[in-house]
Amino acid sequence: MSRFGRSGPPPIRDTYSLLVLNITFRTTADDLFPLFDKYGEVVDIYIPRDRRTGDSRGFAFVRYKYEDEAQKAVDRLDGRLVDGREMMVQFAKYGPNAERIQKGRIMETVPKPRGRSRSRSPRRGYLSKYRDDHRGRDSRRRSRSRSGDRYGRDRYRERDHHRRSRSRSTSPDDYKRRGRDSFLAAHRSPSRSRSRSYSPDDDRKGGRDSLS
DNA sequence: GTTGAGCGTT
Repeated sequence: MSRFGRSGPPPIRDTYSLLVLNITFRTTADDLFPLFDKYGEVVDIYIPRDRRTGDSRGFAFVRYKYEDEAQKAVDRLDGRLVDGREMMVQFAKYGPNAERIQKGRIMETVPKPRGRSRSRSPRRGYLSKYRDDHRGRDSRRRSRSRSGDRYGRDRYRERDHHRRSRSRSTSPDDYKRRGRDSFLAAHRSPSRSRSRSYSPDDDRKGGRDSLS
């Protein structure tokens, strides 16, 4: 999905992608387009969003047509205050500027599928010198900002309302607690005490295709 | 409604 409504991403073989970081979560491609378009020919702008919520992830990809324009945009728009946040513009590892980079690994020569395609012997001999370029991305985690998911809420749901300890009931604290419960039960609005509501949608029978 | 290192889709 692109802002330009094309049926897919434009050919990246002639485009230079820029990675825009540190933008606000509310910034859309429409907001970035006029900024980047002033410094060059913007081919496409794409903002990855969350599959579930559809919310922005806080970064965008801007594709320029020429490298000099992209470089100028990086130099001019890097650190630009957008919506109260300084966005960081840098070259993305995608497109012609990273034509030799795939999956974080530098491909010096194009893979030529010859007759011995079965041989998957990883000859790391000549690749050892390229290890310097391999940055420490292994420890990079996809932990998003919403990494604070704690679903351990209802761990122990033990109710001791039926538990009557004769020897312990003499405690005045117990009387006070029961009195509060009684007060809460009496104060509870009857309209709110609906246990369950039958919904006809719940009785769907044909919808078996669960979209992932 | 919040958050803040990073690298992407029809």
